[in-house]
Amino acid sequence: MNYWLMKSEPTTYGIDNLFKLPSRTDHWEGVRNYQARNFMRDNMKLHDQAFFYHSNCEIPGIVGIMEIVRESHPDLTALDLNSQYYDPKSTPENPRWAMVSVRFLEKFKNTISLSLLKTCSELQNMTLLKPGNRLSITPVTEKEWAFILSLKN
DNA sequence: GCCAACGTTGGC
DNA sequence: GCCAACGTTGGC
Repeated sequence: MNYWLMKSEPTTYGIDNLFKLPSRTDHWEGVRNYQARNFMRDNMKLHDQAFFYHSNCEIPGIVGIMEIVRESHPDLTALDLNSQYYDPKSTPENPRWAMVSVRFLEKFKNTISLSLLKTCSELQNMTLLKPGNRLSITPVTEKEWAFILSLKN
């Protein structure tokens, strides 16, 4: 099983949006970065788990856990003229953008903040913390995953 | 709101 | 294929 970290801006789509759905399941739509797409398309497998990360907000950090419940399939918002994620270069024959489906597993009582993560020597090689990293989807090692879970309270 | 870092676009 | 211009991300 692989582990991941997936960013979203809570003003656009936060963990509560996912939690409130009856199925607690949704598509991770709108990724428009090739490296992030490739992680979803090529490496994310059924039952992988992912941290839900809130970015560009008051306390950036990890707020909970999701499970991958459907592997890569075309992101049709790229074909939707009315979508903010519309991409004229995507076509039904060649959809270009992909997404996975995720299911809510857990919301942490407290956000595990980016500023806390940065202080942990155990995480000094974590992709999220690499200088200049802006990728919205990054891999998490099993050790990093377990360590971060130990920070929960 | 600022701005550094990075990605993408498109002329040449 | 180079690279300048531009757009986006996201912490602060």
